[in-house]
Amino acid sequence: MSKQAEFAVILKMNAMFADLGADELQRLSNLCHTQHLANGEVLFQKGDPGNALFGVRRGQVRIETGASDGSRLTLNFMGPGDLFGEVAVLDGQSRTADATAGEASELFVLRREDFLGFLEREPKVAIKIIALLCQRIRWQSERMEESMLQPLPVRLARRLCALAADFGSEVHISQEQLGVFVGAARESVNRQLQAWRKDAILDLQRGRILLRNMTKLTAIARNE
Amino acid sequence: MSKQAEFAVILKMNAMFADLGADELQRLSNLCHTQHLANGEVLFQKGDPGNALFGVRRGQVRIETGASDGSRLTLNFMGPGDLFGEVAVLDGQSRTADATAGEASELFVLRREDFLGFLEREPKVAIKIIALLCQRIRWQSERMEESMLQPLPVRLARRLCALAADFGSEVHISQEQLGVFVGAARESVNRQLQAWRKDAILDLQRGRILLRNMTKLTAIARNE
DNA sequence: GGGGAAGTGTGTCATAAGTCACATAACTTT
DNA sequence: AAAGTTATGTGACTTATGACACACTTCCCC
Repeated sequence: MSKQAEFAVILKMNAMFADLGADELQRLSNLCHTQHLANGEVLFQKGDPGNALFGVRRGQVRIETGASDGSRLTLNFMGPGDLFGEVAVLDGQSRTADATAGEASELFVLRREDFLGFLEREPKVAIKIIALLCQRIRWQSERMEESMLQPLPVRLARRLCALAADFGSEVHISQEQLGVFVGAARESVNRQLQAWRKDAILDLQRGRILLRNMTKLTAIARNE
Repeated sequence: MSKQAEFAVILKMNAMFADLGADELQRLSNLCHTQHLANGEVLFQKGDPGNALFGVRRGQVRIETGASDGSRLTLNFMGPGDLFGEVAVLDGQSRTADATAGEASELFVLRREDFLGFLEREPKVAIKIIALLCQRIRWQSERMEESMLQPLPVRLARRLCALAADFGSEVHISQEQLGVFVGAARESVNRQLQAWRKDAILDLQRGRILLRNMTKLTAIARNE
């Protein structure tokens, strides 16, 4: 499979491009480049202009943010098939977090200028993108309000389920980082996890959470 | 001033169209219609397809939602110069609330089909709209997270400031509705308002709040 | 003008979650 | 292996806010 075809598949899996026709997708994929990163190499930093969209071909990219106290918090891991920077490539605003290669990686790169040129040539695609952005706005305002009003166990269960979808039942994350994710104190996170351990929903190890009973966890995430 | 020119002014005041050039704005305004509503007439209801954007020329439109218990909660008042339905016109999704004329009104109407046809003919405008939607997405995710994590006084002060911007220092709203706005219990809202009354920041009447000291209120809204 | 209905003011109580403080336990570095 | 560092576990306390209960007022309608 050609590099372009491979990129098209990744785009198609992302909600933002899922609606595009095969022909549109192919013409868009033809604009892509690839870029190699050594382990630990910095892809972009907070504040850099958002001049491209990236897809992971192989390897791993960590999205992290440097807290004011100098410590680093990992916000996300992007693995093969994951796409990031969709919004940045559209509006060119500066990055809000850092991205570093967690291992030697190869990325697909779609540059902002190329993408905008494409949209200008294909206004029908631009309109589809507009519709998708609108959906995202609606979805965000519904979810956010709902989400933040939920009690901590629900928010925590949701986050764990999301992480499980990416990494399987062994989630590699510290309780401190988990706390940042769900907007809660580390101690509160710990207490809730302990309670779930007693209920055999999960097991805890240093820096690791082993999800034992996803059924119960998703039930909690749905708020009963 | 022609109807179209008047509509162009309203569009220009809205963030979503502020970036458009005078020529683009004029061509867009030429697509508008007008519609008259009698007092109490229903413009659209929750679930209707979002097939147009509206601007208030004169009169008043109430955006309200029927709660499950049958009571009606007013979410917003739109007065002359206000624009609503910007997102609906772009993605055609169904309305999430009802709109009713609070008095005899005249509205500018920009139909979805006309607007989409315009965007297709003018891809540069479509790209500007895309950038604006992206900004909105970023703004939303920043604000939402921040906002919900703020303590009630801050959320309340922010909402009051926003209402003041629309209606001046005499805000006509019940404490119950205010509670819905900021996601808090009526009693909590009342207690906070009482405290502010003691500090001479505002005065309370049945169904009314008189803002006496916007300086202090905005200071609270900024979270000191 | 009498009788609701809606809006408001307040007290009491329960609870979720943050904060602080410290004990352990597990990895790293030298 | 010793020492330091990071992650985790847990208790005590505080605080904000929701929930309930009820009194009081104002408005509206018959």
